[in-house]
Parts: sequence; C-alpha cells; structure tokens
Amino acid sequence: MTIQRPRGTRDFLPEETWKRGRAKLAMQDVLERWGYQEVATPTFEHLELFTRKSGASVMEEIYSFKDKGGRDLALRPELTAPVMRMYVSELQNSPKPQRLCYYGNCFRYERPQKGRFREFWQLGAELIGGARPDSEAEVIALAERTIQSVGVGGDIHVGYLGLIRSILDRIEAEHRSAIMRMIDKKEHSALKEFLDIIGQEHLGLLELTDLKGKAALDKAAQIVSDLGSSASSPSAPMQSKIPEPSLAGRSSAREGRKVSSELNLEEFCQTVELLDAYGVKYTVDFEIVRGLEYYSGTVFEIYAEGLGAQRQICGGGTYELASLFGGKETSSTGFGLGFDRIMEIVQIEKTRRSPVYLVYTPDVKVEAARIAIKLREIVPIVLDVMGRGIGAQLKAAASAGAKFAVIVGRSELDSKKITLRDLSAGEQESLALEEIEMRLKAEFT
RNA sequence: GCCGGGAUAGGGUAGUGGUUAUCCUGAGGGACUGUGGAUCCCUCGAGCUGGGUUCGAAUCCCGGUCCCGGCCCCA
Repeated sequence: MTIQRPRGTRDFLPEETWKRGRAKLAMQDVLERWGYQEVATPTFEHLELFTRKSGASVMEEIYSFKDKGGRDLALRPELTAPVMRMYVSELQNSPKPQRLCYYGNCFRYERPQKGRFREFWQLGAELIGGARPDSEAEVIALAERTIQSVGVGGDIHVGYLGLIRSILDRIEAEHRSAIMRMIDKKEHSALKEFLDIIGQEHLGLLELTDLKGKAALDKAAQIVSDLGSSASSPSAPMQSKIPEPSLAGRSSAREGRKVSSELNLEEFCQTVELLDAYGVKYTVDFEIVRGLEYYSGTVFEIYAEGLGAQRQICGGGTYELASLFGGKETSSTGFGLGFDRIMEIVQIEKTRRSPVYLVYTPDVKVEAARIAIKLREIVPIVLDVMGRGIGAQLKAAASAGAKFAVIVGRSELDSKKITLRDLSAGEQESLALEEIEMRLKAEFT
C-alpha cells in the first residue's frame, strides 16, 4: 500500500501551488506598501509560549512533543505569540512603532472540515507600539486592502472591548467569562436569562449587543454617560494592571492576568472616524469580543461568503501581550487571516506561462544543451529528456500548452539560423539565435 | 470528542453475492528517422484496510483509516 497523508494535511500540486504563491505575493505586496516588513519564526517553539498566552485549554488542540533532550515543544498553533516573543527578545529597543508581517504554516489538532485543516497557513501583521486609534484604523484598513488584493471581499465587524469590560466590571467577576462567552456566541436569549438569574441590571448590555452600526454607537455613548453618573468607583478599579511578569509562574492570559479595562469611547470613536477616512466599509458591532482576555481595545473580524460554517477569514484587534513574555507592556494591534479559507474564494486570473520547448534532433543534443543554457537567461526553457523524435517533442510541447518551440537540427546549425515556431499560430521562421532571444524576451516581459 | 454521507486504475466513473471487473481520460510505445493537441493500434494501471457471514464477498455485516459536510471548538 502507498502511504497516505496524515489526516488534515494537504498536498499542493503545481497549479495550486502556483496559485497560492500568486495570492501570497499579491497580499504581501500590499503589506509592503504599507511599510510592513516580513519576519519569520521557528515552526516549533517551547510549549509554554502558547500555554502562557492562551491557557492550558489549548493543550487539547496543540501538537506538542518532547524532543530527545526532554524539552517540551509544540508545533506553532498560531503566529502572534511567536512574533511577540521575537519582538520582546530582539526588537524591544528598536524605534517604535514596529510594523511586522508574517506568513507561515500552523498546526492544530482539530476535526477537519471545510476551510479547516490540521496544517494551515496564516498571514498577518502586527503594529507594535503605536497609539491606539491611529494604529487600529491603519490595521483594519490594511486587513481590508490585503484581502481585496486577491479579489476577496468581506463584512468587517468592529467592536470595542473597553466598553464591554467596563460594563462587566459592574458584574461579579465569577460571571464575567460566562457572559463574554454568550456574547461571543450570540446567544441572546441565554444571555438575557443569565443576567436575570444573577439578578443584575444589565446596564444596556443586551441592547448594546443587539444593535449594529450607528445605533450601537449611540447606545454606547448613552451607556458610557450612565456608567459615569452611576457614581461607583471610576473605571478599572481592579487590582494593579501591571502584573508580575510571571517568569516563574505558569499563569496564563485566561487565568491570572487582568487587562486594563480603561474605558475610552472617545478613542474608539476616533478609530471609527479614521476608518471612514480610509474609506473602509464596516459595521460597529459590540458582539465582537473575540473571547480572549489579552485583547484590550478595538477588536474586529471579517466574514466572507461561500465558506460554509467557517466564514471568518480574518480576526484581530488591540492587545497587550508583550509583558506576558517578559517585556515592557506595549500596546499592539494586529490581525491574522486564514490563508486557506481565502484561497477557496480567491479571484486570480490564470495567466501562468508555459515554458518554451527547445525541440532538437538526437544528433545535435550537445549543441541543443548549449543553446538551452543560453536561452534560459531569458526565458524558461524545457529540453526533452525522453529521447523522443521531433514530432513527439512537439506533441509534448503542444499538450503542455506551450506557445513557442525553438527547433534545432543539423540544418539549423549549418545555416546558423534556428527555427522559432509559434505553436498557437502554426507559423515559424528561421532566425539567428540573438534574434530569437530578443523575440522571446519581448514575449515574456 | 459527537452526528451524517462517502471510498472501484494517476483523475472521473459503471455494475453485479458467482469465470479473465465497465467505460472515459491519462501515461508510455507504435503507425510516423525534421514539425503538433486529431485518428488508429498496442501496453500500463483499480474495488481503502482488518475481521465476520457465505460453497463463493469488490458487493452484505462490524471495527479501523482517510475524505466530504455539520456540531463542539476556533489562540
């Protein structure tokens, strides 16, 4: 029996690989235009990097292993943590802000389904150390432009965790994560029931998450003024917001850490205004909470059609992770997008060029090889290695979709004129090698 | 982890509890020793896997693997 691929992995044949390469280039071109520099991190890291960021709950879906030295390692399940790790250890003293982007394969032990694989690719960007509204608007606009560059559109939903967290501050801590979950899951009735059960006035939480767009923003403003006048302690009354960098402890973002929940709707409004300036179409949507405790400000997600259950192609927001990896606290904004999901709906015109076939008679094989080497400085050249005759070589060229064949035989060599055949037109002419070079050069640029 | 549907040459497929398992495409060769994707001929190549029922299983039953879709989850 042949050996199969491991579950949830894929082979990419030439055509698909070419298409993926093109899409990647198109998106990276946008990132480059916005001043983002690509970085790369290892495929595997210390397991702790990921558990510290996301909690022990990720263990179920992480590919982890001990190496021969007994170290606990993991195939990276995402790229934000490695990039932040790199930033903390190598870039902290570089000028701010840092604009970084990345592309790489990630691994999660999950049940494969449409748009979900065990090995998958993420492309993303992080803007580290910038001021909030400007950074947030830039990153969201950049995310939109990036997917647009491959002909993909999507609905952008923008939320603000500062507000949600401030509301939650009025609710007992033990209930907060459950509420976040229900908001994230869009379980309205369950949320209402829950708020009733725990006997909390919901401070407009239900309406807030129900409304979208301008109405949601108005509601938010109203809630903020209510919160301000309700005279309890000012925002962020919790424990110190700078935690011990917890080098020894295994505390995770989910457990120990408290992200500052300062409420600054003003800033969020600025972000939104800037988005208008960038010409980004978006929906204000306070249901976007991303369920992660290290997000602190604006969060956003992008959804696309045609992907079945896995509609989300991009997610991001402002977070504070640097301190978790032992660095100075630095506010960053970033996004990651699901490259494989995007590839399912990508619009790329297929203009892949077939190489030129250098067709030769067996008696001039040596000369043909020399000519091939020379022509390859200009165009892709394929040389027969099957010992086929001219007819069969042309047949192969035609079936490969080649537009041109260069034909070399004894008579060409004697006359120093080589045949250039246009396979699509069915015409050919005899030309000096230099002239053929010029012709092909013109065709292939 | 859960639910449903699948698996027959490299790709796409047909069929039946009973000899050498269809057809299309593909690949290699030939007709064709210097000119094409056509045509004709030849060749190559398959019932996921392990067990069970049966005189006999690719077909029926069970387990596993993998694929497709959905749930859970989604850093």
